[in-house]
Amino acid sequence: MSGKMVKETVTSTDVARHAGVSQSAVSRVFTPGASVSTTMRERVMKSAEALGYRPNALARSLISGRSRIIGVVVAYLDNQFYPVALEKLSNALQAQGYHILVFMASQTRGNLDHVLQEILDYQVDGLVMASVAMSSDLAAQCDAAGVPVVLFNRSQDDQRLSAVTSDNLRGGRDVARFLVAGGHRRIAYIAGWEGASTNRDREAGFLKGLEEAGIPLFDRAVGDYDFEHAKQATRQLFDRPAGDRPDAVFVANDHMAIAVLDVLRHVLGIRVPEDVSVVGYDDVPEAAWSSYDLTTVRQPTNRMVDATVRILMDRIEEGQVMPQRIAIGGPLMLRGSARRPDGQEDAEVWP
Amino acid sequence: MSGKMVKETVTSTDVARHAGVSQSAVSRVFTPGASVSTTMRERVMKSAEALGYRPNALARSLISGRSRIIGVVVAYLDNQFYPVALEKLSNALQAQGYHILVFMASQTRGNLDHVLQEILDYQVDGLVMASVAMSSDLAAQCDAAGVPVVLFNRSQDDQRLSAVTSDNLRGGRDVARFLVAGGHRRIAYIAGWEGASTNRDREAGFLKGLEEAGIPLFDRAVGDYDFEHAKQATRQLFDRPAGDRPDAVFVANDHMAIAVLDVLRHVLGIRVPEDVSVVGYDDVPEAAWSSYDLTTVRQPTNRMVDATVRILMDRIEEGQVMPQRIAIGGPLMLRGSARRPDGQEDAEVWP
DNA sequence: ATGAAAGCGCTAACAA
DNA sequence: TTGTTAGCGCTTTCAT
Repeated sequence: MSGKMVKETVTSTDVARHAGVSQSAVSRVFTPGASVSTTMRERVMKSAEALGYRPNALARSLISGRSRIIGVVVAYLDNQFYPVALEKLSNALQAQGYHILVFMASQTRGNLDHVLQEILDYQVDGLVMASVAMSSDLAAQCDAAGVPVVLFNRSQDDQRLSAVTSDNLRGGRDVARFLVAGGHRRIAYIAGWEGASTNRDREAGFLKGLEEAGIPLFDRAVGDYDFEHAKQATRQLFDRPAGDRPDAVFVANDHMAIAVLDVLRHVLGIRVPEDVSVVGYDDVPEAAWSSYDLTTVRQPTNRMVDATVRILMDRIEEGQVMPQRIAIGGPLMLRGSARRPDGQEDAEVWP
Repeated sequence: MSGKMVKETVTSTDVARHAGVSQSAVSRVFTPGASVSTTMRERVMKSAEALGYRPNALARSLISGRSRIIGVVVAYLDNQFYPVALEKLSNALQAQGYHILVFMASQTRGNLDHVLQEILDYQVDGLVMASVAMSSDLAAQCDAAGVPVVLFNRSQDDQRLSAVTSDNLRGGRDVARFLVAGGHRRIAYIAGWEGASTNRDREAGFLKGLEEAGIPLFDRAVGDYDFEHAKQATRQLFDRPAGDRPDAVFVANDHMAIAVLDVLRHVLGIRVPEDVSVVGYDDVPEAAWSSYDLTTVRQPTNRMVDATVRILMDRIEEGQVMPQRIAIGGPLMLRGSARRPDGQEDAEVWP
């Protein structure tokens, strides 16, 4: 055993010969919605099973022009938001008969376009960019090739691209109102990567909320959506005399907020929420772990995934071509990392 | 704009016409290692760029019989070990010019075989099963089709399948020796899913280590590699008078160990490591977070990924057909969740 | 080194 | 309903 091995490939022609019918008859039996008699179907299926035949998806795609493959580009798998979203996306797409070809953009900083091209070479029927920007060149190329693109949890000005996000503006504003209502007056912000639309919108909404309340931003640092950078940012804001410290901080995502909590409690010895309230964004699974118990804005991942799949399917199967921009609101989940406004002691969400 | 859309597909024939050469010449220019003159290459490339031509990977695969796609089946993306491994695997495979077609097995309990078939229909050049078992039927089928299969972080008796794991037996034994050396005598185990080879081996090694030290297993519960089940298992072992509780517990993976730590500290009010030592397995990123600071056996993910890719490439590109079983040892990372043996106060790893 | 011609395995008109 | 006939876009002999 384990010696030389012959790659036995059973084709529709083999099945046809075995069953004594034409090759196209075999094809029809395996094509949903084609017209075949019950007799023919049974006869062909019997031979197919006997020979262990399965249609070659590549050959099928070559002629039909549809691969039933969706390319997915994803960047930060260390932020749990993405694995969770990826899992849901994959399941939703599988339910529609599609599979996903994944490309990790994490390592490959420069030549993202280069490898994205490779994905397009596989004639993907659609493309989901999770938190990754796309060059105008490539967007144009996808558009020309008729490949719909959906930006997931990221938006971009390019008119050709659809985008699905949570309502970052509203989320940021909700956090501001919540903190103000909780009596905080020295409120700081730890930004994510400043090139990201998510950061821009969360910050804009947050500042707007503060402004409406007549409270200035107390301080600000940048964490770049990175765990280590977030730790540094925390030191920058809190490693000073108690009187000079913020009494609340909004962190642009949970991944960073967890780093913030760890530094506050275990490095600087600052109590949360007694000395400072911390609020995050995403509601990743870890946010609910009792060691963190993080108050955070929930991203409506299921609905975001549903919207993404719908846009893709509308475009692929219905020919709908208008790019769409969808922002779905999510609740602020009240947990133990932030002091609450009076009367909200037992509430689960805000407002 | 955004009106009717024509899918413009530029073929090698178009390029050939534009450049005034034969279609096969174009093909050669895009085939690494084919013999083409510099003149021809430049001429063709110029036309190709002018028309925006890219070879159709599907057509190429159809004739060459090689898709440069590796199918990956993965189950539990909520256990951070898998996203991290997936990211590394994807990067390593990309470096070899391969892409990954992902299938999530999480939701789909029953019909895994069914959808795995669909992946095979895409003529994948190889298959990686991350912590997922494979039916003998399917294994035989992959073998017949010449598709190499590598089980990642899971092993199975089937002789046709290669498997890459950490050295679970040794890891379990190391934990036992470490806990015994630390002076613990009432040592418990929280099992993962009992059908998993990882659990079987970790437990076997652990029991062997205890036996060698002449110490019986104090108690045992099952957590099924699941967060909520692990919480229940913790209550089962610890929700009793202090004198009846274990003084140490080995948890079959970090994902569960984190749940264990949360319940011990925040629900039952038991101190770690003063009242009980906790040791996990995997060394996921969260294990190093200061709120957990979990002592755990590190899975040598990089080396496991490298081995996986090497097995695949040997088989695909070199025709090597012997299935391989590889178990790579990893160190026990000493952190704050377990009391240490005397003299090991500052050690980073055990022994 | 280049071109002509023959398919890879399949779907999709078109007849019958 | 079924069989016949063209290709899908490409690689790969085989001549030249």
